[in-house]
Amino acid sequence: MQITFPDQTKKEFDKNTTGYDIALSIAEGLARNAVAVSINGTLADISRPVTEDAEIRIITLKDAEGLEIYRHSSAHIMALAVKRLYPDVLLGFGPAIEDGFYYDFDNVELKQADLEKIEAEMKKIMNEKIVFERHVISLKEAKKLFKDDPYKMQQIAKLGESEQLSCYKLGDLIDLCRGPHVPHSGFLKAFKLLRIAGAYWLGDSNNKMLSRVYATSFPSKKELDDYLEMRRQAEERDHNKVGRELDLFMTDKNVGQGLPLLTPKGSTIKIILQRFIEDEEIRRGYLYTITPLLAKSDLYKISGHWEHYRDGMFILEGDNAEDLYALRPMTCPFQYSLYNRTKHSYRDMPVRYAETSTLFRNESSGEMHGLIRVRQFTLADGHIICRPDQLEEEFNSVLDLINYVATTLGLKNLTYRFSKWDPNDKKKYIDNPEAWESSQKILKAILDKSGLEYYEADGEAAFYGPKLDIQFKNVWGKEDTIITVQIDFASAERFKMRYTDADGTEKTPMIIHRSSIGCYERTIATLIEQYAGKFPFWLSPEQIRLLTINEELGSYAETVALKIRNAGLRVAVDKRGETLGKKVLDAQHEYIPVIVTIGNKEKEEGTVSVRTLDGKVVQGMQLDEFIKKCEELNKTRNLETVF
RNA sequence: GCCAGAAUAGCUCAGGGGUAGAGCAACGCUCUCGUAAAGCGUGGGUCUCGGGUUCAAUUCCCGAUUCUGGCUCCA
Repeated sequence: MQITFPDQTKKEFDKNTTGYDIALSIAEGLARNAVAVSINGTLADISRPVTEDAEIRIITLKDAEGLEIYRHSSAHIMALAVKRLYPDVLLGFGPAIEDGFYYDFDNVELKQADLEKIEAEMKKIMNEKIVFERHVISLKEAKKLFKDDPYKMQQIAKLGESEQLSCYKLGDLIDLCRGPHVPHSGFLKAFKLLRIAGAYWLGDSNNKMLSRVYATSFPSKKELDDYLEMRRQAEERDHNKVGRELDLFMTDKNVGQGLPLLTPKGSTIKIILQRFIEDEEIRRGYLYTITPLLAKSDLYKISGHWEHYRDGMFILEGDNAEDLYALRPMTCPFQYSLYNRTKHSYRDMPVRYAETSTLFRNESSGEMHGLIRVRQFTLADGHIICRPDQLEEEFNSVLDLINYVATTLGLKNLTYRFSKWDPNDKKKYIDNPEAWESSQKILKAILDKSGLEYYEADGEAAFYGPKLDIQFKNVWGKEDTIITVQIDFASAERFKMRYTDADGTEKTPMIIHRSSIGCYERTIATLIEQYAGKFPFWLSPEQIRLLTINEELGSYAETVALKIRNAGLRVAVDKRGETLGKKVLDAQHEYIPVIVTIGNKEKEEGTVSVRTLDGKVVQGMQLDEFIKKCEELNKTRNLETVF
């Protein structure tokens, strides 16, 4: 038979030569490092005989697929270790994931302390060099083999149509698995079990919760150590740690879960961001509103929140038990009510409402996370009510605003998600399949035309329409939505919103729900991680710190500070009787972007000595010139502080 | 809500059945200093809260609360 290699060279082999022997014919080292073989684009074990002419690629750990196979095999090795230690264990799924792998176990109670035991057993298994044996079995045989395993039986039932199944035997562990796998357990070189978490079977909260062990493995100890060090450094940027250390926010158990308090410093950042957005939106034709933070249930019944979002709302009793109110989880129905206060001409469309809107959502107790998932937050919210023919242009104008905001903030690594509905989830979504299909088609067309790179996700839409979500990955590798733009096909009709068209008839407008900077809490969390706590000059709560050389210069420093403060800059004076080095150290630890030193020389000359966070010092700068430069940094919102 | 961890001084953490300790911070005194930590001293704790076991609990057990990672949900 003829084998074609990736470089298009061809070579003759006997029929049924294994991938391993083909690799061996190229180089001994290649055969030794081969974890699998790609036969006409399909991955198979390296020991698999090749039966006919084929294009062959030998997969090693240097290939992305190779690493994935390696980690999947690592998961099996972990499962074998667990099986040896806990013979009654039942196995769920055990896939390779982005940075490692996991396995879901049932019928066993795993604690953090058990991970060490499992790791030790895995090391034993590594040394035993147990071969991964692949067996192809019929559906009937599979049902017999796994009759005592409810999870495997469910999988088998799902795979029902395919006549042949493969399973892998690793020592005493037989697992239903498509493979491929590395040849034997001795291939595993470096691994670490990371943590235990609960995970619902098939991701459904109605199902039983299994014990999931997260772990990772690498081809070498060095790569594993590098990865763990990289994780450690990423976690050093954790907004929840840095934000508290820098005194930007705190929580208090008497206030409650998911209710962070912004300190004066954190509040300053929020206020600066808010001014930036409000000014920018007003410039772009938004009309600002201020609407109530709570309303009668009547309003939410019209909007659909009562039906689709009630679990997420804080509900309050009014004058009597039947008279229910709710804190608002969204701003939309309030702005729709405002829209309806007058008649609207087609000439006056679109109407763009914006509001700095405090919202309340009754998240489940386990969901809260620093400033990222909270029960009360402030959204830079807005609704564009427009004619259908204006939808695309308005959507694009929102994208332009978001892009401007992201660029100004220096937000990197954003991804775009086109979030669609799940037609099978009748409870979560407004039941109007045609409207869903058509609005999703419209949104997709807009996105395609805009040239934005996006991916699609089912079941992520809002209850009233599809959306574009702008996603950010936090230091834990978890994605969160920071900004969202949504098309709403339902609300205008529900609220009987109208405009008078050119022909005198009453038409129903389209609505775009949008944010510009997202909600302040989450965005600040994102920024803390993006900047690793080092906020740019224009956003820093304390922009300038004046340090005095000795205590006698205190009152002069105060007059300098006053002059700087009068220019609209945020400044503090460190008059402590500490050494200059100590004061510099403290200011650097607090990430104050500009440190100004004042000594007798500066006092006589009317100058300042300016130090930036990078350690650079500019001496003898005239005070007026310094203030001018700072004002410039504020105005341009420069991400770099250079003098 | 569920699974796994954690909670000791303002902060970071040590300790351990016989009512607590360090460093930093705070405060006081000395020093008056030129760009990443001057010296000495002082005060500061219901060991998260509520039960239980015990002669004795901060320590062991149970429950609650909050914080952390994950699942489900979500901006």
